[in-house]
Amino acid sequence: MYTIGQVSEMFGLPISTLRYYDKEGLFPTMERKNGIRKFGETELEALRVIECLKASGLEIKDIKLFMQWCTEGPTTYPQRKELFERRREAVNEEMDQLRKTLAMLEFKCWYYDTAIAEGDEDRLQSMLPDKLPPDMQALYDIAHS
Amino acid sequence: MYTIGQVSEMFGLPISTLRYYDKEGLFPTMERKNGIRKFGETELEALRVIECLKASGLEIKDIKLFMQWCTEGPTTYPQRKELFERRREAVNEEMDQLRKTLAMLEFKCWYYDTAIAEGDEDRLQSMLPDKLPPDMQALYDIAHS
DNA sequence: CTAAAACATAAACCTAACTTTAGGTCAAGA
DNA sequence: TCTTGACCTAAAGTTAGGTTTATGTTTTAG
Repeated sequence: MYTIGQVSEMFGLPISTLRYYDKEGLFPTMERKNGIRKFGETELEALRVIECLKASGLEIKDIKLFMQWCTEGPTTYPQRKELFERRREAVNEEMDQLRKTLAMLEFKCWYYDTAIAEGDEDRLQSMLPDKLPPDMQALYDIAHS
Repeated sequence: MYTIGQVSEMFGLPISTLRYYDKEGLFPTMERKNGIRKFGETELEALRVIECLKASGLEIKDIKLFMQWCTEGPTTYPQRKELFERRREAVNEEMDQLRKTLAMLEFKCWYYDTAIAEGDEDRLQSMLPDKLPPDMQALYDIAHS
């Protein structure tokens, strides 16, 4: 069993954040002794899942719902599995979006590289997509799709 | 030249958002006629860049700075290029993070699939990393790295 | 036993990025 | 002429996800 300060160290999270998560119902079965929180293995695994679900874009109130399901035993396995599948889809979509963003950024890096090398603004300003080098045209197409 | 309503349609952005961007200084050279905003090609390209930089995680106040640089001509090419390079690095790091998140999500999907199929909570609860199937162990390792 | 460190709560505060509201201008069509 | 629709501003409101503050209690080290 760990204190809030120890868990704060272990996860690199402020104590205030752990208390906030608790207040929001993210540790529904956490025990206390004289009012003092006792983090067990259940809460540590909960925190790992919280970080994952947060990184996937899930809101705190929906993470709370998931944690409730975890207290209800195997009957909620299907809901839990579906939640993770929807999160997986959401993350895949976000990665697609980031790939487009990356294409745009790489195109812009190339653009300014060329502009700096040529020291000529006007020629670049009027550059048309079909006059780009093939690899840059590919990036341009991804970025503008 | 387009009105704010037309641009709102074209980009799928609320009019209020476009006005907000303007107020924050994201269209430093936009013209007006009788107080009415006139969006030109410069502003449309600005909006494409804004969407890209926002998707890369840049804050509005920093996007404003970039737009200022754009009004200052070729002397700011180096700053602009460096900004895009830092954004590229940030996006690459975010994609790495998302790959780990995805590994965790896929592991959890598999976990619940197996749990539902076996209908046995306790056997899974005590599952150790080195007893997982090889492909799941790989996911587990990525997710917990 | 006592002092400091670590814990606790409730409630106010914070920030970013918008959105809504209230009130006003202006151009075009019936 | 009137009224409708699209535009304008300033300022207040909203939301998520915390953080800070003020105050009080418990644990721990000497």
